[in-house]
Amino acid sequence: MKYVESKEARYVTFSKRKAGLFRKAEEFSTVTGADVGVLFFSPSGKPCSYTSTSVEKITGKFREWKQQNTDEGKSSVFEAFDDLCKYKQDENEKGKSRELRYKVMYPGVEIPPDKERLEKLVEMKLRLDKINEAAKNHIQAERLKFDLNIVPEYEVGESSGTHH
Amino acid sequence: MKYVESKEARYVTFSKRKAGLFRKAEEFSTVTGADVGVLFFSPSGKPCSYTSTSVEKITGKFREWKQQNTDEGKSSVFEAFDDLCKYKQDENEKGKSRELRYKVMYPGVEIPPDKERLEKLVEMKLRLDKINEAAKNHIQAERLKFDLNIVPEYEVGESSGTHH
DNA sequence: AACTATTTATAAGA
DNA sequence: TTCTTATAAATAGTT
Repeated sequence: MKYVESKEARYVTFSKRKAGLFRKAEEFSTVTGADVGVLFFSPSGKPCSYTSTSVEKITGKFREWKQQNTDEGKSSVFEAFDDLCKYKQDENEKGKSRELRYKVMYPGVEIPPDKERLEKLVEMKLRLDKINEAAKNHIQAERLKFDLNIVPEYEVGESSGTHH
Repeated sequence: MKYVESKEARYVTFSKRKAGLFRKAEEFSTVTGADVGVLFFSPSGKPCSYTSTSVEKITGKFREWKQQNTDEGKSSVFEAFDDLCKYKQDENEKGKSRELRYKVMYPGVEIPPDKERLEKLVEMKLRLDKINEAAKNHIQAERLKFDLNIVPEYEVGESSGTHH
């Protein structure tokens, strides 16, 4: 099996096999009861997906699992929090907070998009994700049980991952 | 096609169809050149995936794309964040931070459970959850609306995404 | 795990 | 894109 060089033929193959792949995923979900996600980007860069529930549930569960199984996720919530506090202080000192707040509180008012600032927000969000995860792990460490929504069904463990 | 009730039969089906699904995904990637990810959790709760590149690349790309194309929620992450900053400051002033940090950093060392402090942690976690949600919404609010279900793949309009 | 009867997927052509 | 069809592949049931 090989990459279809001809653009026209490849488009046809893409459509046919996309349908086939999604169908297989749906059947898999139906028959086994698993939440399945199939994600890819089309050659023109547009996201395509089949998910038996939601994209967020699938990808989020994966992220969650990864963080729980990484040392990173076990770091002190307080350290991470201090880090974020410092980060925000820096942002304040740079005098950007005011404008950002304005944009948040008055989303309708026209302020031209600012790529740099959006990136800061995304970074902040990612930091918050980490802290959140660390907090969760920490609370767990305190022996408070959180339902992580990963419930074993079969006794036999499934070895995971066919990555390339 | 229906959920296989018998546990034994379902496990066999799971294995067979998992192989089939991954194979289809790989073929799809090979033939069309797309980066494909198939994600799900096995019945024993372990993540399974086939990805033509890496899980992070696939899921991250999706998250990234969504963040850049959504317009939902308009709450202020900064207000919530200030709130939590104040909360933590209070905690510091009460001189509890040191002991808490100790517990975090040396979880094995015996410090008797402290109900009050655990409650504080839980509260902090809940606040973080809220901020996290606000941050997500805010980032989304910075960009235009989209529906992950309806996206053209190739230049000429085709609908993609089959969500349930 | 292996076999096989049957169903299903799909490539090529229109 | 959809339809047809010959061929190849997937798989449910069985051993």
